[in-house]
Amino acid sequence: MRVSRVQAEENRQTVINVASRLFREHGFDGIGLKDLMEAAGLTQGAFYKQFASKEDLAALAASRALENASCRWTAAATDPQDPLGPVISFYLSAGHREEKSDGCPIVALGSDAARHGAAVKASFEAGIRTHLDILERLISETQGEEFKSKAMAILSLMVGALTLSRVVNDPGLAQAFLDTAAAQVRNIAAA
Amino acid sequence: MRVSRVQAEENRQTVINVASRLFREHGFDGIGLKDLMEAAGLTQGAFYKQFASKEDLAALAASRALENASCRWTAAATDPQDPLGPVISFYLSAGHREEKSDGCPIVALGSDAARHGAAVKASFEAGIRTHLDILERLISETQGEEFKSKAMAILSLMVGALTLSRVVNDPGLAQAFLDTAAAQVRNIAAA
DNA sequence: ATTATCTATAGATCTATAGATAATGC
DNA sequence: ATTATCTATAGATCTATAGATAATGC
Repeated sequence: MRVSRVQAEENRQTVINVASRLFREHGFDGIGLKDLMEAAGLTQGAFYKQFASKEDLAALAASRALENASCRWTAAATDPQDPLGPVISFYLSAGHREEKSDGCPIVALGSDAARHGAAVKASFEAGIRTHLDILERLISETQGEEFKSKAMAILSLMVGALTLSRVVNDPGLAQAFLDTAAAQVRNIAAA
Repeated sequence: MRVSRVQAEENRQTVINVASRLFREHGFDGIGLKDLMEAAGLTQGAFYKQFASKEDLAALAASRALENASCRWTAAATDPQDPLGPVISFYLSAGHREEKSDGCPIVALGSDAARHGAAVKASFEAGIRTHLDILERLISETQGEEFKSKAMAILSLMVGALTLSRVVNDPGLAQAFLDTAAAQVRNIAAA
């Protein structure tokens, strides 16, 4: 039954990756360790050799989710003429609204994370700072307080709009939140 | 053990009120019916005479929370010179950031609500439409598509900023999200 | 007679731990 | 010899239901 150290580390990473998706889909409290471990191809008993507690995994999975999200932002910004455009297009899209388990973890788990401990919040804080750094570079070539503030406002607007678009039934209203946010993000960036 | 119809209705309302606070504090999945009913001064067994299921109560409690939130917005806007000012001051404040069980339910339960059924989302949608109507009146005396869009962008910005301020450990960063959002809300309203 | 609430419980699930097993790594 | 994973289980908790109780409402 024992596997090699390399395999064990691979299993650990699989559990974190699976958890980063399943937590976003069901919430930290909405999925148990049994289902989590089974989705990773292991049994529940193997959990505690790898992680101290469910809270420990929550912090690790949050870090992983936010790292993936940051990568997506960087990967989207390919057009040097309009670097912000593709980020707006994917983040404020109907596709992203439906795509909870691979989408923005701040929106998928924000309310949950606010109730959790310092470790989970530290994961979010680090990821959010990375998001802000990326945004700042997308809206300006130079650095400065003004652009830091703009990046924070743009991230807030995007997070809020996606959240609101996900908690209403009317698809028209949901889309309107995304569309008005997209227009305002451009306004803030251009101001 | 039986109580009068009037008392039973009062008990029902107490459960909904208690749930609207405890759900915001712990999440829909973070508190059980036993604790919920005990906080309302009843036992768990009394629950199912009043409510069809926990999901049923979730929808009712969400409505109640959003109604209270709308009332707070209306009550805050007392200054005819600057009606938006007091709303910004209370919503984007450190106090509101700490005050989860009485604070904005969109921020406290948004991630959770996105995972729930049409009944919970209908509660949110109705409350959000009320919030938008209030905001629209605060930023303009006349009506029009332009102000509807502004109201949606302002609500998104405020919800996102409060969410972000609650999921980081650094109080300075948390405050910066609130402060930059306040400035940008004024920009959008004045544009 | 009806019924709001109570106590008690079914049956499922949750996190976490204990001990067995079998393969790795020295 | 060590250890990653397994099976099994403890002990707590969850939602929901059943039947008893005692007060209301006709």
